Amino acid sequence: MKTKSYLSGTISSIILAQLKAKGTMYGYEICQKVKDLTEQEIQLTEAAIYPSLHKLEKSGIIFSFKEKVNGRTRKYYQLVEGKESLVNAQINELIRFTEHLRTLLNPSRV
Amino acid sequence: MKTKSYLSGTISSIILAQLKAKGTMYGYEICQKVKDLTEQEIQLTEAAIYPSLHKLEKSGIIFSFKEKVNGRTRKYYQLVEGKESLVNAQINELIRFTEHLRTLLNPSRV
DNA sequence: TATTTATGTATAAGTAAATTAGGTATATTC
DNA sequence: GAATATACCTAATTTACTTATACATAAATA
Repeated sequence: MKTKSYLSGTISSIILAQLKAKGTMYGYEICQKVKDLTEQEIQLTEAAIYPSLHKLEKSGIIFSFKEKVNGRTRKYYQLVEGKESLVNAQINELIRFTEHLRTLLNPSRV
Repeated sequence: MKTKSYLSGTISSIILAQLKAKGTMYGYEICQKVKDLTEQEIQLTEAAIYPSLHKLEKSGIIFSFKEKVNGRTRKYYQLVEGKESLVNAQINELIRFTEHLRTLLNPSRV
């Protein structure tokens, strides 16, 4: 799952879903969470997630604040209030896509 | 589903799954089939599918032969015999990915 | 009869988005 | 003292999809 990339276009939705579930998270934490939830198979690299986080923040759907924890600075992210429907729309669109994909790949279909 | 592209990396697996299910198909037919199976929501454009078919053929996992039908030339594709396990592996890998994706997007998870 | 739509294959140029590769820095463990 | 884990970030490259275009025949419509 490392070599071949199906991730294209899905990263921002994955991030939004994590933030929606947990409330507040920082980049590194999201990477770890995704790895944990997928048995190490989906590895969101930092080079993939940070630009995506910055883009989402710039678009106004999430915001950030910094905090010092154990001598290291963390940058926490949260969904912007009032953007829930936008977030849900994006997540649902991807869920819908995966369902279509499942149909297309299912050998037992008509 | 037209504007945002989740398709990246999935096209070849979608093609292989169609060929596996039907046996013999031509490019245009695959595009139509995918459209039909997904309520017009996933539109494999021809500019996306032809290069992908050529690449699969070059890699030796499918082969083609031409036939004239109703005055027009069709180029049929078929899976190469003995490549079944390779085909299945590729399809299963994507199925596996969609399952991971479902987990990541599911708001009701732990 | 002329135009549009459907069928059918194909490529070039542009673009988006990830990957590869690199950089900085602190804390902890061996 | 070195390696690993934590934590952030970006530039350059590459991949591969999209947009746009081209060619060609058949059928439907105006």
